[in-house]
Amino acid sequence: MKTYSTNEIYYDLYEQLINAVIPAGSKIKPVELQSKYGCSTNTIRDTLLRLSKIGLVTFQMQRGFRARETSPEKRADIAKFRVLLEQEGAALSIRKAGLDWEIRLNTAHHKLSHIETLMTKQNLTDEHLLVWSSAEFEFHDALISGCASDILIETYGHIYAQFRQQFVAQERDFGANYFEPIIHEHAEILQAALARNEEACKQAIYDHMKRNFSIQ
Amino acid sequence: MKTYSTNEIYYDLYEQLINAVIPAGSKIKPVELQSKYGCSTNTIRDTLLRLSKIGLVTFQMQRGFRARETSPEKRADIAKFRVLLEQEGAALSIRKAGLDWEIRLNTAHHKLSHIETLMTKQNLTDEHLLVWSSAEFEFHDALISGCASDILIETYGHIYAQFRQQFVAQERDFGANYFEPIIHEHAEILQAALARNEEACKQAIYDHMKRNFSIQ
DNA sequence: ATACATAAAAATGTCAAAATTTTTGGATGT
DNA sequence: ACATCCAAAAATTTTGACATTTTTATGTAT
Repeated sequence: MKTYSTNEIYYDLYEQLINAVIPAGSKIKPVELQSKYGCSTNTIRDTLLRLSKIGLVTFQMQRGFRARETSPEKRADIAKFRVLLEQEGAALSIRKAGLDWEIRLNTAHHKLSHIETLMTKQNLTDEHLLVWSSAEFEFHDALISGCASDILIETYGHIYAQFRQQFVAQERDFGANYFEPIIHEHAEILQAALARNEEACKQAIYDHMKRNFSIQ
Repeated sequence: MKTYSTNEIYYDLYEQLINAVIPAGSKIKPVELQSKYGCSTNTIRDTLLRLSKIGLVTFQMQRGFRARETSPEKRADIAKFRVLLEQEGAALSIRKAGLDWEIRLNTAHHKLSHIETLMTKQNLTDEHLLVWSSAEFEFHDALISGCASDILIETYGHIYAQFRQQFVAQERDFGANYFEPIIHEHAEILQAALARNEEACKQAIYDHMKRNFSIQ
């Protein structure tokens, strides 16, 4: 039987939350995870408190832990907030960042674009989605990485994780044609950023996210 | 000797961090707090993990806890980020919120304004500053409270706490004349908000915070 | 039937000790 | 003097037992 280090427990739970293996809103009981990870309940508790920092888990005194709730309103809320942060981060990067930023962004986009092209041609496994999800984050993270605001970057990371958690369960039907428009949107963002066109870039970010605003 | 409940430990540490009784950047060792609070190191650890959620405490595996670091750059960063969130929250409130929001905001301002007027006339104790600090938060929180974005409100709360933590040590010299301009700035924000003037309100928020942008 | 009280069960929180890891301070050699 | 290694001390993490609180199930009265 596999044994887990504390960090492995953290990232295993992280992935389960991001991918709705642990569904949004569901209760998380340390006792039930204890046997899987082969450690004491207290270590699980510790790990869950750390996950609550990034907002994937909510915690209430005497009431324990839950995967963060979701609802149409919450999804729209998190998507709009993500746009706010990403637009600001991108605009600052365009204004301030240097060549190294352009290279980082281009590299991240190249990687993402490669994966996305694959995904229009193949049947999708969970493995594919994990790789895509992480590449997508790296692209958006690279986009804002030149903003020179640690707190914005840190916060964006939390919000992106929550965004994935909230939406992944909704989007289980990734057809091959799901990625067609997204490939285009990412390219638009990249192009506007490299052209140092703030307004176009903000618009491209908005366009990329707007499908997630509607409450239904 | 006073005994502390876990929640009291949390809020006691919270206040100490906010008021730089525990200075920014300093190490926090559970063993040293144990005797003061009359509990096990584990309970302290638990509490510190909870405080790390709002960013007042940083945590590193095997390296324990620290009060979040400060530096001129970090202060400017947090101040600018606070402006971004508060401008957005205020603008959304102006656009969407109803009469109840106006009343909440007005009430909060009245309370704050009363305290601030007092503070121009009296010698300041730590007690005064605590009351003021909490009233100031309530005002800014009320300002964005109509924005209909839970995640923005939640994040703003964390950022406001970090802002206090970062700046309070810098501003130990509250002369009576320290509050004169601030009273005016708060009034400007209130007025623009109630007039439902988005641009004026954003400007007033910027003006209120701009003294904190310079790095020195 | 509904509401309320109560007891049993489950879940959560706290503790002190043991195990692990990091830090400190001194001895050694270059 | 400077760096490296080692052992002792200190700090952090994990554990399993115990205490407390919440939830669930059951019985009673209105």
